[in-house]
Amino acid sequence: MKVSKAQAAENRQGILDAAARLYREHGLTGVGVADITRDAGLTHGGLYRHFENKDALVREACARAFDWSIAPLDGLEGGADGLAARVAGYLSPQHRDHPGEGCPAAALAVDAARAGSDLSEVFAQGIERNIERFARVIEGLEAGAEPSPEGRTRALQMLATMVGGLVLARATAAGRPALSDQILATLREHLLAPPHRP
Amino acid sequence: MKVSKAQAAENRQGILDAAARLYREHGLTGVGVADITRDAGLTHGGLYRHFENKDALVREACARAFDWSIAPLDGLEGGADGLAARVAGYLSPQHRDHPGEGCPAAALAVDAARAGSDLSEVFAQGIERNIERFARVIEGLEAGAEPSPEGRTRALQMLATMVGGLVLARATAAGRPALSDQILATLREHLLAPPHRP
DNA sequence: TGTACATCAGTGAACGCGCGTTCACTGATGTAC
DNA sequence: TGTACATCAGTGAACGCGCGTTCACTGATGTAC
Repeated sequence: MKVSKAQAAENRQGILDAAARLYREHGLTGVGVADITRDAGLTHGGLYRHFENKDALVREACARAFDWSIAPLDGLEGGADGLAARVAGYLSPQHRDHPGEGCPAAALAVDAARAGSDLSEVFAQGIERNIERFARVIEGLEAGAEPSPEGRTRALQMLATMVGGLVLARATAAGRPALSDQILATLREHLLAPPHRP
Repeated sequence: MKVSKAQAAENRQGILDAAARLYREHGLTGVGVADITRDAGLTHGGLYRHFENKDALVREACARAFDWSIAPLDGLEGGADGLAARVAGYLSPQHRDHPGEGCPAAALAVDAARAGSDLSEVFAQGIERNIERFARVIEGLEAGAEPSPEGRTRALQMLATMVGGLVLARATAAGRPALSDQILATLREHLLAPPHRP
């Protein structure tokens, strides 16, 4: 049966919510479109009224996941405390154990590298925005300002270490929890200790 | 038809070679057992004379990939030049573009995190060995020596940054090659510039 | 404001396809005598 | 050393299953009058 336009738009968002979460949890090839629509409270047939095919759904879901993961950086441009809390939260056991609500780069970048260039473009945009936003927070600039090359370099270093650390912590979590915890704790201390490179 | 024991052992190695390469290229869920045996010059039916099931093949192939990726660190314990070359090679466009012969952690750690604890144990062991070996090289210790906590911390930082950088570079390579190259170049400079933390 | 009807979001059965795994069979190997 | 035969690595057809996608159908929505 047909539903109202408002309900249809809500259902579409529900599908994207479910997709963004389930793809981060199980990978792009680890969850089917039927799982996603079922999670959103619908059946699989109607999916194609909203998305051309699975690839289009994946692209929109990833873009949405990046939007969500970048939004918390809003308002942090002022102080270093917000940055420290953000880094500690990123390298926390909670983030490690709940990829569905976490960083899309750490959860899906490898999958994106194996997919086509369309998805790679989505990731490039999300990662680029993350670098710029992070660089501004590090340098204490306001929202629209252009970060310096040094700030950008420092942001890239931090992001790479955070993503790599989270990936390694997740891979070892089930087999050797102590090593996984140590990876997170060590990198947390390292990234938070020096406010700037000497 | 039956083949000689030597030939059978050779075939088994050929399957592992193909699996280690194809899994790193396409992911654990992106390539089937028939693709692997075909690549090794065999048919899929005989696979189960060598491995209990796909999971067992995956575990052995990953362990083998870690062995290969750690072996080049042998003999580097002496000087810092070897370490620098290794880091530069790791963060090179060549490594980015050829995951099949590259680091299993960067290529498969996310897949391993989604699999069972058996595979996580394989990765934990491989990653732990990498950390120790790297720490020894950094500190200039001989093969059997125990690295200091500081050396271990520094090794973990470097490995996390390298893995994260390679993952980000691969995700952006198809969509924005310039960004991908910049990620590699920036991290290469950062990791090679300071021989030790002040 | 009421009525008639075209639209279309959502349903659920069906499709072709590729997956991991099984199994009867083949025939060279390697052992027992 | 020769011969007879059990072993078993490898083959290829077949299986059940879940996937992405299609499609005839339903019926509430929203528009035209």
